[in-house]
Amino acid sequence: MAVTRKPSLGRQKIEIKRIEKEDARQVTFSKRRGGLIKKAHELCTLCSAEIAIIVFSPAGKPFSFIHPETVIDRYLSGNSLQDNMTPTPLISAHREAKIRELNKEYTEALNRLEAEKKRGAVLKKMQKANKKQFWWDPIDDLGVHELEQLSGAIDELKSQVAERADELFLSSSSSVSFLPGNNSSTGISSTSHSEYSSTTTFETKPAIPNHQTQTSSLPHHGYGVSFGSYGRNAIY
Amino acid sequence: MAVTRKPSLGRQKIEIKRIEKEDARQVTFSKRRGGLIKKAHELCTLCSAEIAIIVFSPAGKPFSFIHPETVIDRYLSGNSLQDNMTPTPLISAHREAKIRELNKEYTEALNRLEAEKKRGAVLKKMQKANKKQFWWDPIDDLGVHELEQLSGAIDELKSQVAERADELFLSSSSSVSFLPGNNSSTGISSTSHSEYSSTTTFETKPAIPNHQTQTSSLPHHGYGVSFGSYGRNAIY
DNA sequence: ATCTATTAATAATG
DNA sequence: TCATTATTAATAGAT
Repeated sequence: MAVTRKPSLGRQKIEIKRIEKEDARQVTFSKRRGGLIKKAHELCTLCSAEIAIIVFSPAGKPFSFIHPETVIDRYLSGNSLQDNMTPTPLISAHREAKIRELNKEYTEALNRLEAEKKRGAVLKKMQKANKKQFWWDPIDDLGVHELEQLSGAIDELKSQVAERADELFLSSSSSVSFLPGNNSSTGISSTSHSEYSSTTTFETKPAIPNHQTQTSSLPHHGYGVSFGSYGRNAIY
Repeated sequence: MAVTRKPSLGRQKIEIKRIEKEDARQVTFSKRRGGLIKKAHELCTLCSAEIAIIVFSPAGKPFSFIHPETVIDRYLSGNSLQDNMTPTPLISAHREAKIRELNKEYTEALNRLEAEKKRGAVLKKMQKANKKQFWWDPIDDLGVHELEQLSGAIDELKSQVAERADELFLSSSSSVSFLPGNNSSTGISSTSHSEYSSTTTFETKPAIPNHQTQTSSLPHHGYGVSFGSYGRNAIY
């Protein structure tokens, strides 16, 4: 009889070494990438820190979490603090503003999710308001080339949103739609790595000083962790 | 008498909001920074991902974890794949991709909201006294070229969402707080000494001439989370 | 994508 | 900052 089987073995300890199994690696990548971003977000919020995280999947897809867009610039230009005289001619302020907006929306959505989740739990006991919280969750992928269709997609999104927003609760036909993707070729290619030749007006600073400080045993490259040390316990 | 008291309360749940207490914030910053870096390292190792993390403490001190130092470079040049051949007019394109990605994420976030909602549907029904939620079907691909249109669509979306958000959150207060204002300057300065990893022989630069102090003055907001991808569910 | 069982991270303390 | 410990949070494995 035996029905006493564990539904799952639960989390098992794993060795920190490259996961060879393609699938497992993919899954782990997604999960952990999300976790990493979430942590970054929390750190930003809790400590008012500024963070930029750029992750490239082994397949070359970029993911990032950039708190102030300027973090990277500052880093490259060596301005750990301000000196925003060279804010970011890198891109049009206009676009930046839009990104900001989207970010905000995104955050709001997530706030709501969290709140809703919490509310559900609390409702069991009693109805109670909860506070805002931020959290992040993984998501991924998206096609990149069909810029043409994109506009249409946005329109559709818009319609759907309006529709749903209106209905609110009625039907729930979750139809997943697929687009015959043809992505691939991103055409992204580019520059030589040696220079941070920004195509922009931004003054390119050589940047990225290096010094090897291998801390561990990475098969391929080394990774470095740097700290700035000024004061002792003064400013952190 | 004998106090069979627990030596410690152990970890307690905390709200993810700025820690006002200077000390606590500092401690938390240190701990979490370490945790973040560790996670990054693991992700690099487990999945052969390339990661760059730059963190500025509120006081402006830089910390970083850069796996292949070329990560940032690639990021800036938009060269998520490899090689270098193109001049790099891609920065803006990259930026565009970001927007698209953000859109995608936003959608996903809301999808999750939906899922969560479903889960708690029973409770809600039972409760059903108040709020309604909105949600919509998963929309697959998003992207944009016409930022104008995107913006418009998002604006609308935003309105819908914001409306609900206000409804739901009006009861919660989220006061933004400032630093007590006395962190000032320390003038401590001194050099920075940072090490960056590099797999390549790069031109090193002194870098990060920071000095300074003053801290934050303003609470920043707006986070950016972006994803890029070339394939749909293809490569990750 | 979900669900658990476990491990890992960490808030509170000393 | 380092060490300890009770809890919470992240997540490996399986569905």
